[in-house]
Amino acid sequence: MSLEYAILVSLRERAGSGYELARRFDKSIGYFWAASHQQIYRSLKRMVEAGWIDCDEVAQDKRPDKKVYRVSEDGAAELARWIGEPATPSSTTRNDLSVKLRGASFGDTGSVIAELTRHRDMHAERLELYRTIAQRDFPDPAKLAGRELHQHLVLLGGIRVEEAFLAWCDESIEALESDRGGSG
Amino acid sequence: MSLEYAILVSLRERAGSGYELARRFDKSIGYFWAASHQQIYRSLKRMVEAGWIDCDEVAQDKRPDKKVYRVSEDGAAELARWIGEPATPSSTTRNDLSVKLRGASFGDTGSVIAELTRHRDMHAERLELYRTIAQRDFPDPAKLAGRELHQHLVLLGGIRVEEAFLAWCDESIEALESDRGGSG
DNA sequence: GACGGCATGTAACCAGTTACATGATTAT
DNA sequence: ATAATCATGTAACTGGTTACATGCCGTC
Repeated sequence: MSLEYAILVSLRERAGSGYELARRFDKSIGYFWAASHQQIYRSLKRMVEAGWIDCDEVAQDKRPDKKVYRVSEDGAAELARWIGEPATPSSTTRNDLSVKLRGASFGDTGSVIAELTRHRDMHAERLELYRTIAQRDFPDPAKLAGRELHQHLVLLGGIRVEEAFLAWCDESIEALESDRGGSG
Repeated sequence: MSLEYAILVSLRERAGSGYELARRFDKSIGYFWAASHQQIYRSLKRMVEAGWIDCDEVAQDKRPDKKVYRVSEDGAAELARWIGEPATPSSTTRNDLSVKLRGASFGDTGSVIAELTRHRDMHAERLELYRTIAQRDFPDPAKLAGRELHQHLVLLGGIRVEEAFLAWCDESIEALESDRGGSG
């Protein structure tokens, strides 16, 4: 259900169409809450019905018409309420890499090392991306306040977690390799 | 669909009933793949149909009968195949705390700080738990090999990520507080 | 003529959550 | 009595994924 709140945050930052929201969920807010265009269109429909957002149809030159959504007063109040609401006890964890590693002895250790390396590389890329965005958008982090501070902190959270994950991948690959070398 | 593989890993470690699996998914493997008893019973049913596991009905003294499941040859092969299979591009991220922080200026900053503190405390507890388990089950990590090494690495992954997350919570709470003090 | 970007959706399916349901034994 | 533990399930609902569907514009 949080997707609707993520959409509210994004639309309060700037009004936009379903398509534009789908682009934003490919990056930016989407790094912390993934969503496909199908989900977004479905949610927008519900949110209009609930009166959280309003819609203006905008005709465009040489492009299809689009529906621009903006947050209503009710929607803004609902978002503020949700932000203040305590979270559910804990977000449920589902990490298939951990399951694979835990089951490594029931498969092939080499392919688990390969899998760890693949994840390592994907997360290294993600970390690079976060760092690039941070440097581009927030070159002087000490001076930030308000909305920019919040956005920077979110990005920093991504950076901190990716750093830890990467370090762990390296540590694990090394341990698995020396275990294989030492015992096989 | 990975739940079925998590169950295969758990059943290869030790055969057990649906109820016993549900207990294991409250801890141990469940820290990295959450599942309720309803999901587990449904999956077990499918897995028997698929021939991945076999079932023995065991009568017990002063307790209800139970169905003890164990992994078949086909199931073991399927698990090995899955472990070697490259993961889907990236696990989809859904982090409502990040969404709330990003939307902090559309709600009440005080309640976002409270929310961060709540998460901080929950993750500190989780970190303590991981450390306790690590010390109890793997007191001498340098000597580990095979299955125990794998289990320890998974636990270490949890520890590394929780540490990073905690540090970020502290950093963010401090930044939000001085922003509030400095500008309001 | 084929592909990529803009723009909107529907439908079927799969996985996860919540609520409901039963019933014995053991401990407080 | 009441609650906790052992043990198994069904049913309804919600949210997410995959596949399908349409159509215009501009570029290669």
